[in-house]
Amino acid sequence: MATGRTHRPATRSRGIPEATVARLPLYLRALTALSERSVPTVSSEELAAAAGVNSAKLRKDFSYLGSYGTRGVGYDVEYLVYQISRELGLTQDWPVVIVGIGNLGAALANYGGFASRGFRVAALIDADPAMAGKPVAGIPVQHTDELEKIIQDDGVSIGVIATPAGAAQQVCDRLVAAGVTSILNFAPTVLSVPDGVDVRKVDLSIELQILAFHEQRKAGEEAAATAAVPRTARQDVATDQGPDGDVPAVMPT
Amino acid sequence: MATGRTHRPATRSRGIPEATVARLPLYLRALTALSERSVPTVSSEELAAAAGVNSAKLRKDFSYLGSYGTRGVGYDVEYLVYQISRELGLTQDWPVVIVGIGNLGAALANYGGFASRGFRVAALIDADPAMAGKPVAGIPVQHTDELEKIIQDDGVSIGVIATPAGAAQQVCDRLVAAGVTSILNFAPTVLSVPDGVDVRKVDLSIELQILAFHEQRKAGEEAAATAAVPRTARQDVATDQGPDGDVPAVMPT
DNA sequence: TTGTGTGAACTTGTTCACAGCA
DNA sequence: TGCTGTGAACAAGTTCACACAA
Repeated sequence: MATGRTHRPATRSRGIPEATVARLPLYLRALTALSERSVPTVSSEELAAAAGVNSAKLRKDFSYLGSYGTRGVGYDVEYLVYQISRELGLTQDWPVVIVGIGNLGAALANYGGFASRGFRVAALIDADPAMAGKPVAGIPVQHTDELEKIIQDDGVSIGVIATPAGAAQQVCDRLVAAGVTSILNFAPTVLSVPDGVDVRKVDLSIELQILAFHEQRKAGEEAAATAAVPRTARQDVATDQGPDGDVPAVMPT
Repeated sequence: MATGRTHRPATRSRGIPEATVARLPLYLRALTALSERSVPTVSSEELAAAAGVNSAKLRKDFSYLGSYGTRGVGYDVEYLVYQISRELGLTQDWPVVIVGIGNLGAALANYGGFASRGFRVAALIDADPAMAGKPVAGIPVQHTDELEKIIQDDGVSIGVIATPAGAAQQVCDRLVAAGVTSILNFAPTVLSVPDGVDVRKVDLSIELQILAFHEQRKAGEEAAATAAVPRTARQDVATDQGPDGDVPAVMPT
């Protein structure tokens, strides 16, 4: 991995495990739902159930953030929402650009979970001149020519690539050159980026292939021992992504 | 985890690690590209670079499948493609239904990476009667009422949920009741399923939040030690998903 | 008494480094 | 000689189980 390992000023211990970071958004979602129902307090058991993890893991995760619970009682919902949001950096505004406004890009632009979590779609960018000016999700699409200007003017540091695979690396290079340092890649390619730039990839086809693997195994087991004992349900979140060089991408066309 | 741990008849040792399974699709993609360029052989080093992992990991991964390489030479591309495909269960045909044909569902339906990897979109299903009959990606959308019939007639075992969060659990229940045993969930909800059913989740908002976390840290580091050494690039694939109960979902509406 | 917080045991995954085959 | 295959060391992540605070 190799991380700059510089100490941070006013924050917690340091070094929240990646696996924990990947689960914080889960907890946050569950907590937000509780908050909307005006539930004041949750136990690790309840929250874990709502988030789909087991309670020991959840408590361990929270212990990395600090001691935000009350023994014998549980966690204060509002307080936890705030602490997790802060830890994830969601108390600030993150302008995001989406490049490639096909079906997927449009789906992303329409996704409601953004605004509520500190993300703001600063611009939609597409290479097709015919798209320029057309509003998607209420935001006019801009042409790729404007990319650099948009990034710089809005101080965008997070870019989403939803272009076809062939265009992804080029778009990536331009985003990075313009100042973007975090990229969420939906194109089925391995992007190469300079040091200091984070890339996360979402790949539909990979997820399906993993399902197929397990599905196949189920069939095999059934054949071997008819009417076998079904294993416990596994519900996985596509979310780890080891912090070294992984790769492939996802989905659209 | 708790897995049925039944021995399989004609296959390899058993127990390919989950982490390895999650990477096989990566290797497969890289190999397919090489195959298309008629490259006969690759070394672990080259293939690893193309897949975005390091070569030791790749060799270890392959060692779980068997000894498919030749010392001093490398791996036969075609042969490996076949072995991995077989291991992932992609040598058979997997009919898939997509439920919820909004922007995201349409994006999925249009995704080209399916057919080439053993997946076949057997049906598109939407609750909106106005959608019924409308072709998306050349496939006519069918109404939710047909769901059970479609699953049974086509022997569908994999379902993709791309509905709004509110409808996801209900759709999930119907899919499972009709015989689906693997679900790819794009809705931002924790699905509960009976034992024996696999759920994988893709959640855009989670990925963005993870990026925001690292982005925030970068900013902090810069502040602490101006012009600090940039850490090595990290490129992560959203793909692990621990096999116990994880949760949240992704994207549309 | 209840439920958090956490050391310690354990499991899974990654990296090293090198023996051994082509 | 070159590159695979893999045991052994290491690191990360998970679960256990219980002390202790409210």
